[in-house]
Amino acid sequence: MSKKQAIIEAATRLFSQKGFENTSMSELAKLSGIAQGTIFYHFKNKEELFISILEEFKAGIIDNFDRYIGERQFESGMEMIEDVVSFYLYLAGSMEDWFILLYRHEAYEFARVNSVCRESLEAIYNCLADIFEQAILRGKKDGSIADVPVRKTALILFAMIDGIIRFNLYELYNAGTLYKDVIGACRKILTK
Amino acid sequence: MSKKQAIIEAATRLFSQKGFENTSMSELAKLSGIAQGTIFYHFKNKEELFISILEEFKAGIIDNFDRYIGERQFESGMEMIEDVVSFYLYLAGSMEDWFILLYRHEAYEFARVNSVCRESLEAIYNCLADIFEQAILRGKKDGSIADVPVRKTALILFAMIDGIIRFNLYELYNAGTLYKDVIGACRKILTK
DNA sequence: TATCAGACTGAGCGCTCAGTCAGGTTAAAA
DNA sequence: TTTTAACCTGACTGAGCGCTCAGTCTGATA
Repeated sequence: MSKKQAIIEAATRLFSQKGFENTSMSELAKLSGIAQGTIFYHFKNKEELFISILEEFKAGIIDNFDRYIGERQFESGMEMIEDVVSFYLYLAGSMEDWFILLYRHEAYEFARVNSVCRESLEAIYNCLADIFEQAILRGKKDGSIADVPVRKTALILFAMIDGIIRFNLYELYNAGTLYKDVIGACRKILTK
Repeated sequence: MSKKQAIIEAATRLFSQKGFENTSMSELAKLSGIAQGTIFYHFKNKEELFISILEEFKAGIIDNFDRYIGERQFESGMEMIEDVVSFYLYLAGSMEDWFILLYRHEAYEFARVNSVCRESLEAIYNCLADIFEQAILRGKKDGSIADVPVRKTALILFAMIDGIIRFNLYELYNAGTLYKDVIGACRKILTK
């Protein structure tokens, strides 16, 4: 693994566990076994390192969903919703460090002043919202989903999953035990 | 208003807007028009100031819901759900600074090492989850709500509202326009 | 062998920060 | 009037921060 990649991986872990401000570059250097100067050789400053991590996350999540949707055959729109929700919940677990980063406030603060950051965040959210929309549209066509407002319903489902993932990451209420019930709730919202 | 209260109010605004780490005590002193030393006279350190704010929020939100539930007559469990959700969404807007604080990661980090902080957070979340539970129980008795698992369904509703509020506070997708649809989704989850 | 570019290093600089302290002010009690 | 204690002040401190920079190392090129 290149030193640059090692820096990104260590920084992802530290930023998600301790936050941007609470992670010092000297600590990051020590943990990754790389000299402090090297970090600034690869990244202009601390903020640019953060943005790079966010861009990797963006690429990773979009790629994951593209492959999942591409490989998979869904019987109906409703089934697509169920499978996508399951996959989303699974991803949130397996990419935990990245998702915690997404729930920290820092990214949204950078997004206000940094267009690359803003675009990455938008891409991540739109990727997710769009998939819900596609599934609902398909379900409305094939009759597996009721005649609901597409965009609004997609966002509500998205917000619900988002809330569950937050509860889970923050270790509130063992939200991990709710996964089946969440899918049941989705189905209820979408049936006639 | 006492100086102590002035400090708390200015700190609430700063911590929620800029975050705990990004708010300096000298800035807080300047903004509240109070000498830096005075802040440390009233609060042992920066962290204790944060905890005091969280305790005020806890008291405030519990008080608000107690009064709302106490004053209000609900026709049925289902109506109670609808009204409580509306009130919750309203509160999240009118107590915006406090809610942003609740969505920042900082509080959960302090909670890991500080029991007062942990208890305040638990009290806030349990207050909200319990209300949903009460309403569902009542609805199951009076027949307005289907025979759903009480705790799990309460948490799913809670997570959904939580997600919507987060989207709204982070200015994603104009989530404020979804309020009516959210209540509709709640009703669908709860009807037979 | 000499030259060179790019990767890498870590001591150290300038600065900001949370927290301290010596002392001033106020107001009520003696 | 004097005493006392609570309240308040802001200049100051040392620790820790992000970042720089002069210089080393390595492997390819001439």
